[in-house]
Amino acid sequence: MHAYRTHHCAQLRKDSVGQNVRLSGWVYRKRDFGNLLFIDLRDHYGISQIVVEKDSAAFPLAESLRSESVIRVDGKVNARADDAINPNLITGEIEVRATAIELLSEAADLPLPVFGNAEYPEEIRLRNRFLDLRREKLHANIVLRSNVIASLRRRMIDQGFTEFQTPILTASSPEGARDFLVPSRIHPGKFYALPQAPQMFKQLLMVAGFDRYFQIAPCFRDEDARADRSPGEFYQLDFEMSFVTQEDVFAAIEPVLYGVFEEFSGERDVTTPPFPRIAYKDSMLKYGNDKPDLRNPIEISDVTEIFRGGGFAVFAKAIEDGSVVRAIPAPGAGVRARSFFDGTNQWAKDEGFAGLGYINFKGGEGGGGIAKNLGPERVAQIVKQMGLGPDDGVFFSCGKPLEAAKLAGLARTRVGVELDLIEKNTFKFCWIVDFPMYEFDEVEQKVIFSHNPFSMPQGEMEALMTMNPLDILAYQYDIVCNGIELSSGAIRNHKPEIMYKAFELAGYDRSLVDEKFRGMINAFKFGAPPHGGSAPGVDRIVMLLADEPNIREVILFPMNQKAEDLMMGAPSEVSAKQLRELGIKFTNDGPKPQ
RNA sequence: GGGGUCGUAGCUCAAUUGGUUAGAGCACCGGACUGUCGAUCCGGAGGUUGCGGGUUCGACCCCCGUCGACCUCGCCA
Repeated sequence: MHAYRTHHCAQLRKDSVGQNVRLSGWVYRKRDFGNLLFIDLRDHYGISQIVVEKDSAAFPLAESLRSESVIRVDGKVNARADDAINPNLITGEIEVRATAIELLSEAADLPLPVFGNAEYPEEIRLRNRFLDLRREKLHANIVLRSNVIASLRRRMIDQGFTEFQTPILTASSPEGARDFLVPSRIHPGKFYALPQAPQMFKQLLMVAGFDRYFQIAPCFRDEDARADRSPGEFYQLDFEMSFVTQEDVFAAIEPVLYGVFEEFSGERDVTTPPFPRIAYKDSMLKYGNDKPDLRNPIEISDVTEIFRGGGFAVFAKAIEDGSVVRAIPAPGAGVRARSFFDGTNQWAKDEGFAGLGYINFKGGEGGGGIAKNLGPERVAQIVKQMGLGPDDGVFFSCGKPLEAAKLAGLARTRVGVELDLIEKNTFKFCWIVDFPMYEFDEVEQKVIFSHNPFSMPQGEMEALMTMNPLDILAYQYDIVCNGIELSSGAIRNHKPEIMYKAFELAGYDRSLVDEKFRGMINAFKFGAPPHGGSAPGVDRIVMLLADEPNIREVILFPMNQKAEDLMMGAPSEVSAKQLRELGIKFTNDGPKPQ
């Protein structure tokens, strides 16, 4: 007989009755009747019930067992009596009558119970992650993650992509997020950087003629955490393709994403390809951001012209100063109590905005200060333009275009949630396309890249030469699912001359581009194919599929919000010897080892 | 760095809003029990109410400071 097991804990069925078997696992739950006791024995695969009777040699040990100890059980498979069958257990028709039990590893008092699905403080969970990972939900999430990654890989390979590994120790990049730096021992004073993304490498792979590359790529960025953004590191399904247009990229990845979501979504619906394409400009107007949650049916309207020169002086005056008015419909909310509207206004103020005006319609009659001051004619125009019903409400966000859009977007989400309008059990995908190539930085008072400097501007060189930079669009796109940005991608700029010109418009001269992007720009001088790609975030895909609002629920060993690994004790101090080898010395101004 | 929420037993939460010995469930220890699957029943142990100061006859509760966790803004080409 095998040293530890003949079967795993989800394997035995009625047809095994009578067999002598050996199982190993953790004591999940024990029910002790004095002269008879039950143990739910758990392993990765499932649970089997062990019965130990008074006359069994294993009884004294079984009585003393504590939860989460690891044991090996020898016994005989028994059919359960009809009234003792547990339909919630795969193995519920049988049980194993123990003849011998060996304690393989004893568990101390648990800081965190494995049984049950109560919630526990993040800190305790992270400190005892190995216990937390035994728990049903987290264990299942991690298995889901593995299955999703396996499926992504299989689907990419089926689409003709080839997986390559790109370097982890690489060069710091001048733009983008903060780098994680690794000091060089051989070159004191110099540093490697961990890749924020394998961006340049994947483009070089295209130049090298590999045509279709992908990688489940670890990416490192030294930025602060959020619920959907773990600090430090994350994984992307990074891919790149040669000789493609934007539509070719969409056509290649849509079936992969659709396939994976369809495979793991259970009862939930998934947008069928082709996913809707929404221009950045339209998304900002209709949804108030560039990552719309299309489960929310509310669409924002621009009603600036209706308020221009109207009787509601606050807005009319703001419009003269360059503000716009965006209207957010609240279907059926007109008959709600005044507190609904005032509460929403207060919420907007708490968020740091000037406020959120409203009209509440009751039987077609508009109520509130704005309706009164604006007059029935203009109110009727709003109703007509927005197609409002007789008992709808409508909120108004007034401000400079970006500010107004932002508040309108937040209000759209809030109203959608408050009125319970968000469609459930569905994954709604869309592409956001036609991002602007540049934007104006109010603080620095200069033109900057709004997204990715390596994107090809629409209209290429001619656009760069002739257009106002702020009007130039890029072949730059995001894929969004349920309001979560899964990835951004682009058709890349593969022509050195256009690259120099694009950087010039953002204030970088030729020598700086040569210096910072030497590897890539040099390669483009020796025959580069037109190419493009994207990089959907793996962690976020799993979050969506696992229906988890927090990214730590789908990561094996996540760090806390302060970027610490409480279990391993990272980051940690290093020895004086290590520092000496690296030529690193702390000064009084800098951080000191404590 | 700013804002918000929170911090009471190993864990999840109470404590009639400033009142006398800070309670309950889970976990732990002991006892009873032969069909449970959140077993049940009886008993026990377990607390500097995050920490420091203040107000008060009296503070888990109010005030000030501080530490920590999470959420969020900044940041994330």
